Amino acid sequence: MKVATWNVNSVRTRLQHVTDWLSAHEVDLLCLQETKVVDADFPRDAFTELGYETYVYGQKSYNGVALISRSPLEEVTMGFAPVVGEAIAQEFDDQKRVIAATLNGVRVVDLYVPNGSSIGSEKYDYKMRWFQVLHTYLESVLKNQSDLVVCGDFNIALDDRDIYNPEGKAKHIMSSPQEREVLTQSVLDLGLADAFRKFTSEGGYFSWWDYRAAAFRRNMGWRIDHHYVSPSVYERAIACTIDTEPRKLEKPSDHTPVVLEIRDP
DNA sequence: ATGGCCCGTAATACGGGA
Repeated sequence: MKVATWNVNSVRTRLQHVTDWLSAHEVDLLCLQETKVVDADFPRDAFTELGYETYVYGQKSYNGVALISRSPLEEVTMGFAPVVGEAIAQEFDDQKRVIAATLNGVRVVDLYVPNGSSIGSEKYDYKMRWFQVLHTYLESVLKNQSDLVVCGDFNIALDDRDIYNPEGKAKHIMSSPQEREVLTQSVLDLGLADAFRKFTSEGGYFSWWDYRAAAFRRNMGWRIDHHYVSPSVYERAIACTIDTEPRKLEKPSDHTPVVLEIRDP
């Protein structure tokens, strides 16, 4: 089974790119981030026509996540609240950044991690606190689910191989030691591993390039879109690849899809 | 060295992204 993640930076603006890509690749599950549309206006029909089921958790203008699936999903949950409770989730579920579901026995959590703006800012503080809630959420999920994929736009490059030019980036948003630490503590320390690194150890592979400064042409990118998987899924993983083709199109998203392939158990 | 572009909303600017 193939589980893809793609921050599309507006699903309505990128609709043709996404449907073309799905037609060509036929993944089992596509996890979208930054759909930027309320649920009532989500372009469901385009996916229905391709034979995909659509599950959305959106908001006006900002954020928004969605699951696009070949077959119906089980136990779809929106936000942190169903897992950590309203009291803890309240402050964070205003922003639609979390949707989860089960497919073929694998729990898949689709995340759009807060960007954080700049180190020390209010939004940065929000990002750090958001990870504490994520930790609580994933810890709870793992209590009754051994097959887990946590994928999405993490807005953090885990190590220096994941940045085109890491020098001087310690104070840069997405690559500070504090952000790497909170990602490690909240996700990796639960026993989840970056599936991409099972197959590729060298640097220079990226999933996001700034729109400015011809960053894509110059391959000045970052690998910030990841699949963190439990040991059982890590063992079953047979490929994890970044498809740079959609980033070459006219009016692309600044992110490109990453595809995890898992063999049957 | 700096900043550079693109999104939606609303409006012909601005907040936000990363």
